[in-house]
Amino acid sequence: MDTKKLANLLYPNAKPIEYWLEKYPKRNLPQGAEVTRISPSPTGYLHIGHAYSALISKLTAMQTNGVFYFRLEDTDQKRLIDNAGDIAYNMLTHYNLKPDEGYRGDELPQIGEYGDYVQSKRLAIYQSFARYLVEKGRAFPCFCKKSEGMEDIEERRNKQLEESGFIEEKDVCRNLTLEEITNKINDGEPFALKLKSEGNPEKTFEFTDLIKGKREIRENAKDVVLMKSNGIPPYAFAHAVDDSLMGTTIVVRGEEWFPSLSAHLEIFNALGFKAPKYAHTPVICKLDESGNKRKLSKRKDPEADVRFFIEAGYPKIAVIEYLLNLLNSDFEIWRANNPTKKYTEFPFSIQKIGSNNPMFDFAKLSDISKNYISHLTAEEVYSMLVEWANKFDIEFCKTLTENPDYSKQVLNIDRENAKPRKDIAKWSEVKNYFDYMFYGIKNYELDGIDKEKFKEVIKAYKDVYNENDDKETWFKRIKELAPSLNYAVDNKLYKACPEQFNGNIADFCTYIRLALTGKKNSPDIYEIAKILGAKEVKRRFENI
RNA sequence: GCCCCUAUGGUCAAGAGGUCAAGACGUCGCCCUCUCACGGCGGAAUCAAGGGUUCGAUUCCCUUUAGGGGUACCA
Repeated sequence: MDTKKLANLLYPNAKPIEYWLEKYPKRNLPQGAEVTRISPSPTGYLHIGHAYSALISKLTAMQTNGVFYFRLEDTDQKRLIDNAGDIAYNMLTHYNLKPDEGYRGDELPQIGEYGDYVQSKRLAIYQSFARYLVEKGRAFPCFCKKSEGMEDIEERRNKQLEESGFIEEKDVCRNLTLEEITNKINDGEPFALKLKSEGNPEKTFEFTDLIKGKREIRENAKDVVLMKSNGIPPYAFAHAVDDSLMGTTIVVRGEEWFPSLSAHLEIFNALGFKAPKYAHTPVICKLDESGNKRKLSKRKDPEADVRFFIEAGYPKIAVIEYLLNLLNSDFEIWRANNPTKKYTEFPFSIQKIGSNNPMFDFAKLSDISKNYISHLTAEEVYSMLVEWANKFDIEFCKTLTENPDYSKQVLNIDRENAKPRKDIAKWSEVKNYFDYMFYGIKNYELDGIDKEKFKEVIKAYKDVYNENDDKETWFKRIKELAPSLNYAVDNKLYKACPEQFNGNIADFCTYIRLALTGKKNSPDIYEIAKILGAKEVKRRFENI
């Protein structure tokens, strides 16, 4: 077959590949610099798994003084969603995963010399390389869908499967003559371009994945689609062309791609490109209702979408550090030894990523988040909280910003201690946690509380409270008052024979706390009373 | 069905041919303490099963089992 003629017939207007090769020369980067990318498809949200691989890619680029770029993979026309690219870019930026290069949403201009960074704008490029493969005799047009109908193909495959348990992937359209093809083209029949595979699945070759290590891989025998009949390439071909032209050195992607790796490698090879290094990452899973582990899915699991964590008000650093913890389990040891350093200083390593699919653990996320928030200043907490509330709880936002000084005082309670409290894991909890400071007491947590004793204690204590007391004096007064109502000040004494007392000093304080906050659990009541002011404190005592 | 990946406590996991099998979260108990929390101390809890190889296997090999993923003109 005259492949030059065929190429001309199929892609008469395609530029020679040299044009693109010249336009996109090799990157001039320092030794060891890695070029990585994030390439989501525009589905209208950013999957936590994307954030996960973006983190790996970004850190790797940062550590090697390389480049981390964004490419939008919008080749699936059926799944296009408005603003999806913007959303993905904004989510990435929100999580400090801002790309150095590439697509930046629909509003901002792209950065970089290797664009366009949106695949649907690169059709001319794909055509050139498609034409090139045809010329080389490594690709052929397939008219099956139109001429036989999808059903025929499926039938054929199922039949083969039943008979031999093996699908012969070599396509029948390989055998079309130039004349037949010419006729079909002239008749306006659409075609898909397929790879003429030369692989033998009986043979294997060695491949080293950055995460999985050395593997034996079967050669590809599938005549995979290079160009769909709508003229757009599917993932595999776009991946090979773009990552080659854009100079990607490490492809970080989910493990679900591993089975198709062999085909991808053959495409790179046919194209005459050296394939990049690959890091196939584990997939984040969850335990579903029936007790099975499964991949986080957008449809069933709200936490698959990173917006879930933004809405809930988990600080972004906490989410990132949680992911980092999943990636390199020694991160938390490092974090414990370096409490004030930025996570970007952590000596992250792709090799140390485990190959087990981790289960998402909210308890762990909360712990990391609580630790993180506990180390913030009141000022920082205030600004992050307001930023969150401004989007997700306007009413609370108004309350907070009405009197910023008061809000900050509240947020500062127990914050400057040597051992700050770790009560708050996400911003959405704060309103409920501090409601008594902003909205008064709506109800008292009285279960297990002896109301008579409660009243009695408060009645006595309200005359003793003096807002001018320093903390020491304040507590001294409590200790003086407690015995008169038969509350033990000495805990050991109390424990020896609790029945002889109404309670101990702890119980006594619980009543005060309850009167002031309505809760049995709150930060330092001395501070709370101080911020509330004598008038309000008195009012709350009177209420009992 | 076929192909690929994975297998250490409830979860995340370190680990090496010989270990009392790290650490963290969670959980339980005790201590500290004005409650809760924080903090401190301690406990319970793991090498999926069966075969090999070996003086010795949780570690290497095989099989089974379980789970995940793929098997698209989706990514």
